[in-house]
Amino acid sequence: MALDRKFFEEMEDRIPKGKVRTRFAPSPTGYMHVGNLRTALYTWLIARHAGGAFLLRIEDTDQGRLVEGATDVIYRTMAECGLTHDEGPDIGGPVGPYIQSERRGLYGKYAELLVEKGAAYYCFCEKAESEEDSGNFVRGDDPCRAMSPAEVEAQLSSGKPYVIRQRIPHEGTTSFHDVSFGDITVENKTLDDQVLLKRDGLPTYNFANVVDDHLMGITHVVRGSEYLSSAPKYNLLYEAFGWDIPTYVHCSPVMRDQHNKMSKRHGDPSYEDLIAQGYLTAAVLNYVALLGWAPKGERSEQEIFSLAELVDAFDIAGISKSPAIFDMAKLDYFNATYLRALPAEEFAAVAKPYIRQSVKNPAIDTAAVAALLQARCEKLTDIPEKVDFFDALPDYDVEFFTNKKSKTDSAVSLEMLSAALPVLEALPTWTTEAIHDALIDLAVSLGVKNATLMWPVRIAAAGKLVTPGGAVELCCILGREETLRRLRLGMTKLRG
RNA sequence: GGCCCGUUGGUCAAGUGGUUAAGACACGGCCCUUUCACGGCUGUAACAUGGGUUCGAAUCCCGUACGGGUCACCA
Repeated sequence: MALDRKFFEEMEDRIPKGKVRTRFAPSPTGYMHVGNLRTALYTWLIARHAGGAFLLRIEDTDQGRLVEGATDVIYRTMAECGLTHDEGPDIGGPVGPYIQSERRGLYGKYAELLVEKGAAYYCFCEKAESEEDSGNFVRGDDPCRAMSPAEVEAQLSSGKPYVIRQRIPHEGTTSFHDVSFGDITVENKTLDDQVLLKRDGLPTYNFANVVDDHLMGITHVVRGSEYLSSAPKYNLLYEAFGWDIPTYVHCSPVMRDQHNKMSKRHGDPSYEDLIAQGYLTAAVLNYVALLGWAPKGERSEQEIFSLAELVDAFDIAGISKSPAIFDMAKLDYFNATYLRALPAEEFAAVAKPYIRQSVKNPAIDTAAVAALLQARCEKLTDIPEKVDFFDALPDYDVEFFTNKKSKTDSAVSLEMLSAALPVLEALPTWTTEAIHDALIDLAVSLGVKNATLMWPVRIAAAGKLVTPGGAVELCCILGREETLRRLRLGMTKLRG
């Protein structure tokens, strides 16, 4: 089993050097959950901040867990979020292929190289012998570990199925450094001879990662903190190969509560779910960025960041070690802030479909409605319920006309409506200014406070206690005819 | 259970031996006001715990508690 030196040399020659290179390496097993998105974001930010390259790699070595369409979700999400990649399955690059199943031929060669170096060995043991007593299985007892080369050769040529395991030293300790967790040292005897190459010839995640990260020239390995405990094994692998060890950046999980990570099982929203719930991509990204990372120095009080600002401000040192709980209420705040910051026309454009969900009347100006809504909704899905009265006046309670602060009751309201009706009927133009001035003037001449007049008008116009906008705005949008009709209806109701 | 990691208000968090322990969300109050919001002002609220080290500890060390991760031919 002579190894092809030239092959390894050529692979080395392909590796780009001298630039920061990071990768997002999801396995296509489902949807993009929030923790994934955050990891992708941080990974992308590290590359962009350093002017380096960001690549996408699909880790599909577990043939049994692949989910149809999962890669599409990944591409779509990355694109929507603006997390552009420089190399990847769809656009190629110098160190492809970028899908692990298409690299399957590689891993066996590298596993054999490791065997040759003495850092790995063939194991012919039956599968799953120790699932129940895995805790009792004493590492190092694996009989194959000490098998003679001749015996290995014999087994191999007899066609016996095998895996290749990493040979971990029994003695000593292994240390590694993580950017946020610092130096961590473990005793080698606590590490197990993990499988590198599976029976089906495909690599395990742990092995494929090391090989691919090296061959793709990855300088910063960003991943979840669940991989922290396997990091020593990675280092042993890198050392056995004689490869440079990348900078590790382990990120703590995004939690749904004190005890559980965000998960589909618990009904926690994925990125796509959040968008469907009326959240803006920019708001989600901004919020997620701050879950587990905070800017340093003068910027430590800034919370609103565009993607470009994040690129500028992002610093690995600001990544937190402890898990963060995802707080919907705060996401709402970010979303509301982003909605309000949108130019009016843009808000009107994104709000229109939501307004039209409950307002079918074509005479209603959605842009005008949107203008009222912009400061009054936290997410777009709040909209339909807020504006339903434009289409159909609700069958409201006459008690709505009574409001202490506005000094109104049924009698006062009837009086106000009676006074307002002819004024509005006679208005030469139907604009907010005209309606506003006329009603204010009327209040003055009646000797009542503005609210005493406005309250009944608004209630009669909308039939709701809480409305987006005041009497003037609502009347204007409703139009003269509809307004007058509703005011008369209110008066009828008040007369009992 | 072994090993590893973590712990600042309800939540996100700043803070790297000397601070009145920031800021944001949420919550309460006040102002603004044509309802509700927006906006402005303001209030309640925190260094898990016990020992050290030190003139001095949220910051350093040790223990304890609690929480998380890992111990797959899954990633």
